[in-house]
Amino acid sequence: MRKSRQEAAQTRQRIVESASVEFRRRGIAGTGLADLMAAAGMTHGGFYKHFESKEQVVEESVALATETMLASMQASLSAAPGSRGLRTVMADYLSTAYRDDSSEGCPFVTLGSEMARSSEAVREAATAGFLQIVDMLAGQFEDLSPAAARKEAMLMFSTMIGAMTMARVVTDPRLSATLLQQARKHLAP
Amino acid sequence: MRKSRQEAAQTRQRIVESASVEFRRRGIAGTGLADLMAAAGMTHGGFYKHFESKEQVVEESVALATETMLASMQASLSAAPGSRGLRTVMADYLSTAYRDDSSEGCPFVTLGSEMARSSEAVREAATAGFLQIVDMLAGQFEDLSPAAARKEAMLMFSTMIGAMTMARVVTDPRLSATLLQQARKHLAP
DNA sequence: TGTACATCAGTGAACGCGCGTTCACTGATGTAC
DNA sequence: TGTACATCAGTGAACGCGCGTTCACTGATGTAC
Repeated sequence: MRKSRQEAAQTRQRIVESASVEFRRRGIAGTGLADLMAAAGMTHGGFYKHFESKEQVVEESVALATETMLASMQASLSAAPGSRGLRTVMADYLSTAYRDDSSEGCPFVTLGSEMARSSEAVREAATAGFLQIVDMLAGQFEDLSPAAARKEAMLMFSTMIGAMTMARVVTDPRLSATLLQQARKHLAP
Repeated sequence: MRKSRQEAAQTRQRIVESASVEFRRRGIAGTGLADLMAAAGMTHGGFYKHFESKEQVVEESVALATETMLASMQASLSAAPGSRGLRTVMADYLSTAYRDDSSEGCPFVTLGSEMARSSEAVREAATAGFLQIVDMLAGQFEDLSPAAARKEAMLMFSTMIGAMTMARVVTDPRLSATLLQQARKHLAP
């Protein structure tokens, strides 16, 4: 039974949204198209009415995940710009709550090692998202030149990603909390 | 045709060694037991004469990978201890050569997001390896208390892992090099 | 505006394939006497 | 030390299963007149 164009566009959007969550939860290789479509409330046969391949939905899911993270950080920063806003962003990102959030985690943490082995298109989506976030963070370093601020922001975000990655790998809860705390102390003193 | 105990032990060791390389190259989910055994020069049927499951060889491969990295860093540090040794470690780790080394890469970078979703046993092997490296790095901060040195080393290693993860994801070679360079400048000035 | 036909979103079954795991078999190694 | 037998490392085929992808089909939507 054919759906209207508007309904079809909404369906497509819904697939990307739930794919973005599922991939971050179970990994790219760990999420099948049937899982994906079931999460969007459909059977898997219709997938190819919206996408050319699994790789294409991965690409769009990564783009959506970075946009979501950008928007959330943006919200914190516009509520309190400059170093106060940065402290809020650090406190939110480098928290045990964010570490344990299985649906909205940072895609560079949840998919980092898989993305490094992914197609050029996926890696380009990740690169674009990374740069948008870096530039937004860089905008908060008011007393640095744009170039220096960008480099500082890259270093900051790298540290956040590394600390969160290890906080999720490590089995000892105290060690995990210490990893986050150390990064937070260092980046938002 | 049965092999001697010594030969069998060597075979087992060889499987773990090549598994440790293959998992880091293609990911855990991306490496099949047949690939693994072929890389060790055997057919896949014999796998279960040495291991109970794929998970077990993953666990031992992760342990071996962290031991290899530990030994390599140890070598740099005993050649020139203290801050000079640390600078060598940083220069080696945060280099484009290490980024592009497909066989001996840092397991926290190549498998980070997959390990976060792995079994307790795999995560425990990773945790033990992480702590060994952290403690070794901490030993070079001669003017800090042991507790402070350990926290400093955790932060340092987190930054290394995050910078290398993003250096491998990003498609722009200049951006990738800048990520490594920034971390290196910050950690080994 | 109404009618006839073409389009196509979504279903559900099927495709070939590679996965992790199991198994019968082989023949050299290890053990018991 | 020599002999007879048990063990078991490694081979190669097979198992059921889930994967990404394809396809015939349905019937509501979209289009042409």
